[in-house]
Amino acid sequence: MPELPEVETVKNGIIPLLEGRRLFRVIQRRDKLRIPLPDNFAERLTGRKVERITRRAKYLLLQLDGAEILICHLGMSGKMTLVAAKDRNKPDEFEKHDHIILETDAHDLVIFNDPRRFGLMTLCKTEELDQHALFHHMGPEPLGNEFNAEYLMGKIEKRRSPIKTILLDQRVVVGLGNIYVCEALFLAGISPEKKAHDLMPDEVEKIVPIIRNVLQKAIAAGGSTLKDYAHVDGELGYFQHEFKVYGREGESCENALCNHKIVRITISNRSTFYCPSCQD
DNA sequence: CAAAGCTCCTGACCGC
DNA sequence: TGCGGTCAGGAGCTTT
Repeated sequence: MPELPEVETVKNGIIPLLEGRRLFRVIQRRDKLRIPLPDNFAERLTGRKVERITRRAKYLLLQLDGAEILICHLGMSGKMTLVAAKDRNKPDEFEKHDHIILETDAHDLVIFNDPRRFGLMTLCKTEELDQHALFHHMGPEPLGNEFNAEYLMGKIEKRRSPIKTILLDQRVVVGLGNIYVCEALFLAGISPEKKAHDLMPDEVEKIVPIIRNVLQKAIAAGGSTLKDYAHVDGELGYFQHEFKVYGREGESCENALCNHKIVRITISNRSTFYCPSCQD
């Protein structure tokens, strides 16, 4: 999916349509996604006001009136499609994997589509969010102050797993997925296979701002793709972006003076791309 | 054959 | 040696 920057972009894309609006109609076309949808899900959402939309980790949080939160996760293949009221077909036509459709009181549509159904939607009382099973063991946000070199050192100094695996662990830090971990490790010159406890203090110091930077640049890139939806009509989800190593197996390393090729290996069952010369 | 995420299971290991 | 807790690695969910 959608890692943190993509979720942030989806958030920014749906805010203009949803924030401050009431849900006029909700269509639920399946019983369950990754987990079962709540009982009477559509009925419970209908008529509710969406007060504010935020993001925590890779989750979208729609604060509803009545002190309840609609939790959304896009999984690996989830996306949101926006259809402006004026662009709707006479009878609405939905795609095979359009699972949940939100229609606002302005009659715009936000369609949640997810072929693999690794995504989810559920409801939670606002005050119970932090204790919710999906949230209670989450680590800090990578863009917040709590995520710093001292914190990260404490998390990795006793871990024998590859640093890549540790950075993918949402208990250590949230929001990073396979792509941005590969990118950050390349930019830091650290091999994804390096054991976490073998990182030097200067490497830990270095990778924190690199992680922040790679995410912030991707968020900015997502923001510019949003301009394509100025007329409120389009798909929000994974967006293609310039990657230095991800998906570039066999291509030349981007670093000047390096004439090596990007290699693909598998770490914890996930494809991992890196430059064997620049990262060690 | 691979895929952007996440959870669950098993077996190994650790300290008391 | 036994016990509970933590850690590491792998399978699996599902569709295109």
